[in-house]
Amino acid sequence: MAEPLDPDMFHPMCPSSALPFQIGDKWTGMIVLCLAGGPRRFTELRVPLRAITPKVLSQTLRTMCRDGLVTRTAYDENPPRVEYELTELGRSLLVLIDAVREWSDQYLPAILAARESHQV
Amino acid sequence: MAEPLDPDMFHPMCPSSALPFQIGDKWTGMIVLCLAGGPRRFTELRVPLRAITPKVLSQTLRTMCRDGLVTRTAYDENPPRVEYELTELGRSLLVLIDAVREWSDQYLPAILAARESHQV
DNA sequence: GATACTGGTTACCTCAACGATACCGGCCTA
DNA sequence: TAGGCCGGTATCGTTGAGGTAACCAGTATC
Repeated sequence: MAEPLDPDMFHPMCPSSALPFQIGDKWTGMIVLCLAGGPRRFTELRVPLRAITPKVLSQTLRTMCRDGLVTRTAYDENPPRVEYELTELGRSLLVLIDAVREWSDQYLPAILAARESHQV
Repeated sequence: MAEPLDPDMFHPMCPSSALPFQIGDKWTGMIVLCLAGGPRRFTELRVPLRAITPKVLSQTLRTMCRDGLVTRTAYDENPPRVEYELTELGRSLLVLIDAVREWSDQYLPAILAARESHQV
């Protein structure tokens, strides 16, 4: 259904951490992006989000479920299979994320430059 | 130059706290909005942001200065006068804030409804 | 019997953001 | 000389998001 996720899709040194912008909790935005291409399993999500611990991932997914951003579907198989999928509501965040991305392309360098030249 | 700010412009019970979105630190987005209408003095900013303490306000403004979002101009008068003003970079955030607002009008009710119906 | 896989949970800890409160220096006015 | 205005600082305490490490149940496979 969906191609495997790029293990490097979220690079730890990515300057986007300087963005004055956050989608939900720390990992919410990245999870939305991971799910953009179709439903994913718990363990699949851990691959691109290398730094996330299972506790925080399940915590974040639970919050996103509660807010109606994702659905959780458990299949009665062995080994167990659970799939998370964006709802229409969750998918609507992609538009915002794209707006942030465009802003970032245009203005993030200016923020980094301002920090650079701001001697304390 | 600019009309006085509405002391009630940020209501403590505003459901926007449920938005899966944040501009910078806790107060950054609101400060940008306060400065949208023109330069403001330190004390002027404290009016609409009733709950902010001077420490946090000056801290946040310093960060925004560092990132090139606002400028700080101190006039040599008595009593002292210091004005904060959005830079072009800071002003560019207004576009994003507006996008968030539109998203909010359309989808925030769905989030609140999802929380409502999500019995734990 | 041991080990592995999946999808988690539990208990504990850390740290930075945020808040409360008090205070400061320079000038002006009463 | 006492107080107020302005633009902050200094000190301390709290809180909660997030991280660490270990563990668990159920099944299958070696």
